Amino acid sequence: MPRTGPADTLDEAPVEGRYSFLIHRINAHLARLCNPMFRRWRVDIDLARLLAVLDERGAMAAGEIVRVMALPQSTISHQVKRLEKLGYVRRTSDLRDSRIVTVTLTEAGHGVARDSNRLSRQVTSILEAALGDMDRRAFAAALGRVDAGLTARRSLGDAP
Amino acid sequence: MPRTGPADTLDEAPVEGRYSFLIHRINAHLARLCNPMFRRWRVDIDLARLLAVLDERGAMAAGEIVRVMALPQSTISHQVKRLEKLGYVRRTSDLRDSRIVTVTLTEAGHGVARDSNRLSRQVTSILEAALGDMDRRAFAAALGRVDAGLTARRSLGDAP
DNA sequence: GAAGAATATATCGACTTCGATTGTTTTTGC
DNA sequence: GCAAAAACAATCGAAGTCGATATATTCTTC
Repeated sequence: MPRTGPADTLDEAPVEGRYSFLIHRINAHLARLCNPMFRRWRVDIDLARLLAVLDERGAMAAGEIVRVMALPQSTISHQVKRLEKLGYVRRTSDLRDSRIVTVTLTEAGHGVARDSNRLSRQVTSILEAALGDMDRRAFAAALGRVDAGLTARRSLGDAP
Repeated sequence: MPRTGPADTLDEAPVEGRYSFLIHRINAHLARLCNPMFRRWRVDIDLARLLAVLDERGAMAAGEIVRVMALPQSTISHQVKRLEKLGYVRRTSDLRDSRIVTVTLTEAGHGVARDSNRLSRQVTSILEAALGDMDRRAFAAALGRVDAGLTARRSLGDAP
């Protein structure tokens, strides 16, 4: 079997142990585990997250959703439209500023948000079990700081 | 402005503070920051990660890649084919077991893996700066445990 | 108050993802 | 050895993503 040697760079940590790679894998596993369950409501893990956010914060402007979900604006636009077609949200245009589209959960959307949330909690409990003795609050705080650090960046080259 | 109240559930942490949501946002920010830079090589952050893994571990069976990247098999199949079309990998079928396709980096692929890796390190340094005083090794270890906990699960309902 | 800049969202087109299925090849059980 | 089962990867079709651009509205500045 033609197994070539490892990379001949000298100084770096193995790819699979890096934060970014671990984050990728965790996210992929979450999708793998959650999507089959969410499909009963015709949503995937991203839409379920969006519903959960709407359930928690109430009506949101589309642009607000873009910032919270950190996905491209065009993606969010499509996702909201999809949720509208599924009957889970309503889109109304703001009275003061007619550019703004306000997204509101319908009753059906409220229900799906709750039910899928209940499933999500099973996942959370797996995560917490895996964390074991480490301080969970510290872990969440660290994730929050990493998130904040990345949120602040417009591009890779700008000021810290 | 029709802002409805927050969800009337009682016991749960805010969505945006949950591990799973933070992981999602971090991943999305990484894509947002890295993809524009990776586009020079006609790859995205996922393909760059795959190249980095191949660079580090040498030739891999396609199925091995599926396990490491934790993405659906059909997605990996397409990604490998795309990398082949870009001239970054070669696909050869295993001599002992002809079902298996072995994926090997070409010279060009090796180059891209290195160059994109160099960019990735800028991102890593942002992450480390954000982590600040918290023990980075502990954070990576926690991520690793979470990953391992999820990897072990075939579905949401199986044994712990 | 008109012109231009900025903001907010939708849409377009090319490409990507993903679940299901199919086609092989190897392994297992008898 | 042979049939059934399992393992591996490719493909198909439907749907989703994303960057670029278009369109519409509001803000700014003179």
